[in-house]
Amino acid sequence: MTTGAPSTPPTRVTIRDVARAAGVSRQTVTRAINEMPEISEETRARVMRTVEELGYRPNRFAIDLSRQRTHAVGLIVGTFRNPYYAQLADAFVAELRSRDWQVLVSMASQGEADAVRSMASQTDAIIGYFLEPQTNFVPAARGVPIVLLEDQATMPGVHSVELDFRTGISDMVAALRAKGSRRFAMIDASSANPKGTAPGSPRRQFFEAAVGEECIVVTEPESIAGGVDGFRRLLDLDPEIDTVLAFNDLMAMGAVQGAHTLGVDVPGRVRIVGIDGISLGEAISPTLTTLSLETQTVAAQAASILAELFAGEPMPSRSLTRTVTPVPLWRESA
Amino acid sequence: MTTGAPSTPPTRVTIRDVARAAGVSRQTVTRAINEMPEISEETRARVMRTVEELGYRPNRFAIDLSRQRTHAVGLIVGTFRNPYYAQLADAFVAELRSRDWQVLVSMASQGEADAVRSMASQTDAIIGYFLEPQTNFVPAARGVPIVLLEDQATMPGVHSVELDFRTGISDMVAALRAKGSRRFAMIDASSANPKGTAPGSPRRQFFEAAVGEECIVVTEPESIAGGVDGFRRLLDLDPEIDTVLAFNDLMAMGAVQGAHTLGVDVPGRVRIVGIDGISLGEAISPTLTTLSLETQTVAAQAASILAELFAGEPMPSRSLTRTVTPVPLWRESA
DNA sequence: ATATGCTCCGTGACCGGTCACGTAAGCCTA
DNA sequence: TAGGCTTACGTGACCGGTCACGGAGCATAT
Repeated sequence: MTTGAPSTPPTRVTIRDVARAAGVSRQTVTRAINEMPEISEETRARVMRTVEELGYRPNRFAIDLSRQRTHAVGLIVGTFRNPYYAQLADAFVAELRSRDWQVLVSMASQGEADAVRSMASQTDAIIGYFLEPQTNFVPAARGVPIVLLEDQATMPGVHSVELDFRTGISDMVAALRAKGSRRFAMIDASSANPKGTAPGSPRRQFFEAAVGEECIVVTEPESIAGGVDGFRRLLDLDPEIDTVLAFNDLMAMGAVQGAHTLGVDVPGRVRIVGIDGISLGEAISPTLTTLSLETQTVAAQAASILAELFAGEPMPSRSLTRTVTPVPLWRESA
Repeated sequence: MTTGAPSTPPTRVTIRDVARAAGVSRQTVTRAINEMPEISEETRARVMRTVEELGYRPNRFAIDLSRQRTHAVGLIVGTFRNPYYAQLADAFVAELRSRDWQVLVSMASQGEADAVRSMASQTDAIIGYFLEPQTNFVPAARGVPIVLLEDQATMPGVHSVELDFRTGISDMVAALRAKGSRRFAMIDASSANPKGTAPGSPRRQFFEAAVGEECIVVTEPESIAGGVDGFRRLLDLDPEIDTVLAFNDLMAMGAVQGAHTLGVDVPGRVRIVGIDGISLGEAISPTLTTLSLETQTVAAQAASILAELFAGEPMPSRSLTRTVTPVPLWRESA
């Protein structure tokens, strides 16, 4: 005998069980639970008591199936090991939860198209920070709207919250100039531009445009170690540099550490600036000056796009766009 | 007229549409899609082609509803702003996604019971790191199993992945002694023990037990600033201390920063050790020595509990427990 | 007395899949 | 050529909710 005696089948408590126990119909139970009208207070109380006694809890799948709505959005980022993404996720969860949406998270480690595909089958929308070209992963969504972070939407059904790096970086550079910066340099991220052979990341391009003159740039892996190495290389290439912008805070923190081990004073001898605005930037000495990407605002804007998307019945065919301008966050390193 | 002309209703492509278009029955479509037997290769190909043409994608909710299983677990943490939680989430998403489970995340900012309640209605299980006493939030789960992180399960239906701080901390202290540490001190977290008036966090208790003799402890808020202040206070209280353990890496990084601004050499004059093992510990100078909480292992163990929970039909009534032993991660600060 | 209105509650169909069956066609054997 | 077996496919019920109805019961108006 392979299977033992029929042990208690773990049958779920359904709305019918509650209805039977309370001596009412299913619909009445629904009315009680969902606080709908057309039910007497007395009956509602009795039903709710039964619900409590039986430990009934509604099945989300049945609800979504019959209501034809999911109220879940998927968030896809590269990794939470970069605190910026984590902070972004934090802001999203807070923002969306306050609007009574659920957030499913996934990481694109095994390919962005895969992540999108698996999200698309269970969410109403996908928010994400992607590296691959849009044509790679957008079709995988099969019609589920996508909100791109920090990138520009170029396909139908794709929306975006863009970052105005042009303004942000140029403001930052101007302020640095006012503080005395003359020779600028940058540590760019090699992973930031897998899309083609363009001259570096957009951040780099806007930086070069803002600086106006020649400025040296090195490219390193997007990590703390990359920042350490990048700073060293930069100083080798030109010992006269007095200001270094890093692709992100992680790399900037590496740069600060590199400066420390080289005995280079920050910000006395060299100013170091990051991009992101992670709170961890306060954990180092000197604390990190950075171009804050305003995760709260980005999250709120993305949420407002979602709200607009699902408000009108006829799904807007036009791409919805919001723009957030990064703001310098002055701490000690610059 | 309030509603305009009936625009194209966004009707979803269902399995019936595919069946009709391919000239077969629903069941045959199912067979084709799910790679079931009892279907000819020819028919399967034709159906799949139709699926492609119509852009059909199966509805996860209908599937889960009829198959009677969910595939979703909820993860609840305090905030992703603490990189440790973010790293934990990262490990979980990776681990659970590889097992084809979906991860819903939520934060307990608006009360742990609330977070649990909203999770419970849509997941098969809840994994979380909680601060309140279990009696506060466990009932809100309404029978959905909970896996506690770092805490001991004391209620039925609650399971746990515990951390053997006794061993981990005592190993760490022993190793520090071998390196010459004599006067130990600790910066505890005030938020870590809201449950009662016990003498500090478990980490502190095991630390005091391991040190064996009197050692001074200050309590600070769980933040970078708390670490800075804590270090300062500690040095005020006893200038002779040579080793400081912080409640977590965030506070330890603050302590390192505090030492830096006070001109105290780390680790030459004072060794500083954190608890968590976040990768950001590498971003500071000196890099942070810490007791690693092994997020990967914790995630894997929690997943194995879930697997066990849902493998056997009769849900085990006993609490399932795994234990992970933290391991010292030697970097530069100690 | 019937008509009208309101409150409260129940019934059947449906959401989009899956499962347990049933059945027709083709092949082989006796 | 009847019987049995296999293969390929279709049908009705069901998962657990929701929605659009319909109807009973009672009070008030006519």
